[in-house]
Amino acid sequence: MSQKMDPLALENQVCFAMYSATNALIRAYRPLLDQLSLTYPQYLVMMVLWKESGISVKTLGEKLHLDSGTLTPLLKRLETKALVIRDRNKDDERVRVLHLTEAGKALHQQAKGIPELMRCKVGGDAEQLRQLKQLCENALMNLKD
Amino acid sequence: MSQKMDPLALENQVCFAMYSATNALIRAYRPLLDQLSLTYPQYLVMMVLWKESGISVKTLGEKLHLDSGTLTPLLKRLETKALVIRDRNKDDERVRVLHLTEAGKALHQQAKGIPELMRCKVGGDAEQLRQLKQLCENALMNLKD
DNA sequence: ACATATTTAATTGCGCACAAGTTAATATCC
DNA sequence: GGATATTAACTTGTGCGCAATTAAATATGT
Repeated sequence: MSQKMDPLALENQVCFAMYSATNALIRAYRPLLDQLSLTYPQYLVMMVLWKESGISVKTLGEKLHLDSGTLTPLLKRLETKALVIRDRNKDDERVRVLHLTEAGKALHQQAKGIPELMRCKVGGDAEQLRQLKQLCENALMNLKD
Repeated sequence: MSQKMDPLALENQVCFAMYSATNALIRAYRPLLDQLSLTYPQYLVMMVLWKESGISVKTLGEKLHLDSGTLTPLLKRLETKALVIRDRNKDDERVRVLHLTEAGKALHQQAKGIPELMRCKVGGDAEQLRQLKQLCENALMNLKD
């Protein structure tokens, strides 16, 4: 049977292509994020909080598609770096309310240049990037069903 | 400034879309791969070895874009499961030569149904999947440059 | 009101990814 | 041949992802 038709060949795996490209992308972010002392998942958390401070771990997890098993230790590390405060909701002691410190807010300025630098590294025109993003979002939606 | 134009908004991140979709995909593989007692990266290694046994860790790493820091412990786990033999090249004692056991080869049959089952979960027509794969491969190539 | 169920986060344990450094074998240069 | 450089794999340490479990606070039903 030819390679072209074998569903179990590496060349025919959509997921492997996405997996490899995502790993490479996160690797490419590293030298930029190192300057902010952030990992890529930490950068995602900061992006959410720059837009909307005071949300819960649950809300953050829904936005990022991550659970508390991932987020709790990550948020503790951001707290250790004095970027985030892990407060508690006074009306419901179960929920953590996440706030940025002044240092956390200030980091937004330093991050401003990152998207443009990354666009250069990934290459492709705006239309291709829009398509890639859309196809990934469709796949995610189908998998969440 | 509107969300649409803010490069630091989550909705405008190609990488986040890829990252979330890849995580979801690997999560969707899990119930299928559990039946073979494989993780997704282990499944990738097995796919390579089903095609071409007797390769080195270095060659395997080039195909999967992974280094020995990832592969060495993973291969040891596959050896513990008696799916892989970690031999040595007689002419160059530095290189590990990877072989499948009979059980490792036999697993190929059990894996045959997985690609079709996954295609259903991801959804999208053949053309969209081809495009998604191609766009990821382009991005990976640019990032490797 | 009290028992039961649900919800939110935290915890535990495992397996990646990967940077950085180590070890051992082979290749290269003089 | 012997010193030096290179190569292949291994090791160590950190930070995810995530399944599964636990703990504590709140909600619900009667």
